[in-house]
Amino acid sequence: MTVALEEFAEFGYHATSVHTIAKKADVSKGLLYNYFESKEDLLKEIIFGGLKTLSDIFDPNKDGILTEDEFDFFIDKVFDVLKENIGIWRLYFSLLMKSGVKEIIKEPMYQYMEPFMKTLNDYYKKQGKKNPEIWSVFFGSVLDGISVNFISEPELYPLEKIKKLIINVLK
Amino acid sequence: MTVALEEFAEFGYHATSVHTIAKKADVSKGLLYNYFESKEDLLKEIIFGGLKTLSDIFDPNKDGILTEDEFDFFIDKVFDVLKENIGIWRLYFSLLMKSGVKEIIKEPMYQYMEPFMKTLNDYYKKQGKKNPEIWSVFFGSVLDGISVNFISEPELYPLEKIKKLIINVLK
Amino acid sequence: MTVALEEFAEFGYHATSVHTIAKKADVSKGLLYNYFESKEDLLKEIIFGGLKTLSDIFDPNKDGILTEDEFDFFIDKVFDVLKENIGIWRLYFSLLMKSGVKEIIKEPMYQYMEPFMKTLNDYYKKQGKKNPEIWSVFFGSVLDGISVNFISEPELYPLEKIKKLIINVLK
Amino acid sequence: MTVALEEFAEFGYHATSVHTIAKKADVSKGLLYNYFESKEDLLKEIIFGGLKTLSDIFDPNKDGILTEDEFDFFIDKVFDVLKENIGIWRLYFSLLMKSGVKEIIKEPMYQYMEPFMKTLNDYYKKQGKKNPEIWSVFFGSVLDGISVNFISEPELYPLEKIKKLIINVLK
DNA sequence: TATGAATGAGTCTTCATTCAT
DNA sequence: CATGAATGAAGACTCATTCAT
Repeated sequence: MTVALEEFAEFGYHATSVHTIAKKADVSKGLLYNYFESKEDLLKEIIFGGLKTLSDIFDPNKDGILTEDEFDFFIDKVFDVLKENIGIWRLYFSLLMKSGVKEIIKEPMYQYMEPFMKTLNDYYKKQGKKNPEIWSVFFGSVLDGISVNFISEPELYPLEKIKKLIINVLK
Repeated sequence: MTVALEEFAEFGYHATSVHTIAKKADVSKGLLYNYFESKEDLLKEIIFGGLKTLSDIFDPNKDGILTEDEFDFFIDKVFDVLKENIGIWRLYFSLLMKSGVKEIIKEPMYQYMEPFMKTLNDYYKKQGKKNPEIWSVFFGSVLDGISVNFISEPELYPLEKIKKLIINVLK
Repeated sequence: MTVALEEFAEFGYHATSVHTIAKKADVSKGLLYNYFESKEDLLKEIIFGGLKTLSDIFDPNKDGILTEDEFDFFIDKVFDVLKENIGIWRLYFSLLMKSGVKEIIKEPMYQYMEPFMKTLNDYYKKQGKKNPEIWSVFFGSVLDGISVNFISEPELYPLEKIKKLIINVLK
Repeated sequence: MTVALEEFAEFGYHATSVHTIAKKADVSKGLLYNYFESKEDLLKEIIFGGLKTLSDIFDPNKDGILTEDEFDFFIDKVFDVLKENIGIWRLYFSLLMKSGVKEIIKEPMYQYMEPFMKTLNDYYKKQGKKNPEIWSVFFGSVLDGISVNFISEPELYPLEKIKKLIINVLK
């Protein structure tokens, strides 16, 4: 799965052959098919597995309340997670556009994001914003945008300074 | 090329066959290969053609100066361009992650974006921001994020309200 | 299709590979798939094509009436058809038992056999048999039995003498 | 072997996988290969075992003489055996056409059939037929034909009425 | 006696590309 | 300028068979 993740993220789902994965993983194709029903199944397992890992790492405060102090910490945490799981995020974003695969991902992604968005909604409401939902959507889009750009070139992107800007502007 | 763009954007480069493109374009495969050296060549032509088209449509004020009044108009324009060329943008974003294609796109993409970024840089400098470049980068990321989300589900995304928020927050 | 028929008849549908067929037919696998959607489609085309050929050759008297004189001629004709199309009959009988393929064959086979059985029914009724349908079924079974045996070893089976016996016993 | 027989008879030799057989027999593939050298060996064991079983059940009167009274009983017995061992017969008939397997089956099949055919030969000689061997062959073919049809659709075939017809016509 | 993880050759099928016409 | 028949390499997947335990 690690190998497959790398290859999928690097070359895309279709451009990666099962043969390649098996070879790089030093495993026979047959064995691969003992554990995964199909190439698509392998993809699903990676995505769901990744999502699981992320949600384990990134379980929001059980209280579902976000204070201003936590907001800063939150921003930090989000991008730490991003940095540590750059492969899976690259895969995720590369799949996001493709119809067919998109459908597989979207639903669990939403489920994973939901508590986070709810917390955010409450936060912006508490901050006295008129349209907290729009602020949440905006916040999500901003995170996506930064992620896409950061993922594209992790070493060039001025992540730390951008973090400060986010806190400045979106808190 | 139009047909190919649609198919590539919808199903991805690999999942789209030359056969399909030729058929939908009501053209023989042979003829297609008279005009394009390969499937990859066709992709490149689309990308560069698309970039050309976009830069024709979306040429920023030649004076390179952005006033506060123009900022609003600017936001509108950006997303109008996005809406009108959703196919090309979807293609771009879907290719953005793939190594190999990424390299092809990135450079002209930057070139195309450059005057726009410069204008923005000047704008934020004029606004008295300490780190105008970071603001520009941030602005770019925000635009990317919104684009990715909007493109994914154009009819669900609250684009108009988000526009207002941008103007509110990033002007 | 001729090659495929031979191979299918000789080794069976599953034991024959598309590769083999293409090679023996001196044709690329790709071309084969230009004309037939799948291996199964190829099988169907052969069967239906064979059935068509047979029903062209063996169209019963349009009047649908069988006289005693015609009966003799009929027996001759039936086995002539069998001899001339031994390949397809061998294929047919080899497929008859397999569930899955059986279903594909059975219906068109019945359709093809129907006018023949009807004529036979009328014949036995005219001959004063109490259960003409049973006689027809019996006749059909006898023909199948002889066919199976004859097909198995065409050069050993005493077809001519058996013919006389049939006329003797079943007229 | 019972499971394998069922599967082979239902889906054919090639379409049945060792995996399926092992699973349905609630046995590991490894153990299966402790008892049978190969899938083909398993097939052979079934065939020979089946032949043995049949010849045990269906041993003709040791005296080798068939009276007219016994003929009726004989017909009954033949089809009883068929009914009770429908799986094996289906397998036999499905293999009968395949070269390679055919050769394996034919010889023991003949051996098994021989005393029966001899008895029949004597019977027809006693009945004053000019060509008793042809009558025997014919009888064999008729039995094959009825078997093939009956096996194909046991519940639809009018076996009892056909039996009476046989006795009527072939005694 | 029993398991099932592991293998890899082989299966059907697709598809970018060529080329005679 | 245009066709589409033809190719063959490559792809996903299956399955009989082996072997360490």
